[in-house]
Amino acid sequence: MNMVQILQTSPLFAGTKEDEIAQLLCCLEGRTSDFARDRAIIEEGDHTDELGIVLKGRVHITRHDFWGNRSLVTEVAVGGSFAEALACTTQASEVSVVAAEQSTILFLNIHKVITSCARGCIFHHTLIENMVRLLSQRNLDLLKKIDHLTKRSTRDKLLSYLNSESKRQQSRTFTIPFDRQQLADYLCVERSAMSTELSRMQADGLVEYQRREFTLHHEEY
Amino acid sequence: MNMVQILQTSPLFAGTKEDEIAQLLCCLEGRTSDFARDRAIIEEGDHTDELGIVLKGRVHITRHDFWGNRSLVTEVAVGGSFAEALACTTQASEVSVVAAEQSTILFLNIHKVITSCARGCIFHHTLIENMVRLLSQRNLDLLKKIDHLTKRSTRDKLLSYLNSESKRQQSRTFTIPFDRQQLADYLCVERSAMSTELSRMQADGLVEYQRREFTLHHEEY
DNA sequence: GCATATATGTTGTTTTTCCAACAGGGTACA
DNA sequence: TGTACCCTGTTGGAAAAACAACATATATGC
Repeated sequence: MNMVQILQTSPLFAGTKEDEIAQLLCCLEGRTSDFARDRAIIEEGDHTDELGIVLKGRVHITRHDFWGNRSLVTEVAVGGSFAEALACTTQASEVSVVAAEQSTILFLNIHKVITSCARGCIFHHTLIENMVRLLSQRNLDLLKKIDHLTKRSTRDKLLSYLNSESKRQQSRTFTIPFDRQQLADYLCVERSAMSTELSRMQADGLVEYQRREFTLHHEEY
Repeated sequence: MNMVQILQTSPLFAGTKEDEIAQLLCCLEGRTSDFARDRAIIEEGDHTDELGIVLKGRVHITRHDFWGNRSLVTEVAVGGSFAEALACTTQASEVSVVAAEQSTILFLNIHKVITSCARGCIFHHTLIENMVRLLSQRNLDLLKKIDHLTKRSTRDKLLSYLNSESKRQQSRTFTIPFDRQQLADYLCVERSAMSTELSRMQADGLVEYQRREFTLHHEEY
């Protein structure tokens, strides 16, 4: 897939045709950059006025506390974007963005995105509307994550996450994008305790799994 | 304070003058409505295309799980808004909005907010930009909340919350908007365990408190 | 003031999670 | 093929949180 095709799948450019995207990209003056696995794209404390769109690979939004505990806020796959909210404010970032694998990122200046360009490019209005929709969606996603974290027990956190993942992939059998440590970081629990709980859940017939492949057996909730 | 003055303090109308707001309100065709304490403004499963702005009182964004466990996502005070993200999508709400006390709410149709009006009202563009900023800020707020929930122990959750509240009110001594049960619901911990931990923290000299009044003694982090 | 209701704090017990250490399986690569 | 490394699962003991029950304090209404 070339850049324009990827961008067509991106929420920010939803509803724009190929040639319109090309035209827009001129106005937006984006830049692309490659990152090796584990390389930081944005570090905690940084500020930026660019949002990023993943053209290749995938990135993790992470935090580290004083004691080095890592927490994985979310993963962004190809076509997804990050730092939109950060770029809209003047604050320093409280999270870092790390390439989870070899990745290519397109950076767009936020002001160019949300301000109509001098040339009066007619697709710009769509872009702003998409921006509102994108932020709204990100908002609901974060609410979803809060929903998982709200659960008091490791089992309920796992069920909450696995259910949402099952729903997202529209199948009872699905593959998660995290290894065990990352999943634990995402759900903010301890890895080995989580493994133990997964075993118990499998013994209870709630779920079957093998590495990253899961099948949910219980009713939705 | 009259409505226009309150709206001037609202992020959505930031940077617009009194007479401009009056003009905008005509275009937006808002409606106001009163809610008694504990009355639901939006219920889980509802959809709406209106965002709400609190003119009087305050509202709580809450969730209930299967077993009736309540969790308090966030509080919105006078001038604050809610349901912006919900109104921008077609999804059903996963949270409910409840009046924490006798409240007056101004409802605005989201489409009228983010679509330029027929009359070509020049302040409309500011409104859209404010909408982007508002969503971004809400985004960062949710990230902040995730930050609290990420902490593994009750003590760390409390410190994380109290620090952010102290910072927000720009003073080591401050009043929190929650009673103990609400605070526990907000931090997703058990009330009595939280009380016990607060006592320990006071004994350790980290914090002094009496009901809703807190004074932090330790260094920031 | 008194009775009642509500909010907060305390204590002891049970359950869950955390932690550390290790074991087994898979994979990469010399 | 064998070795080293990483990922996953397991175990037992330590720590923390949840829970239940009660004690104390504060607020509310009569």
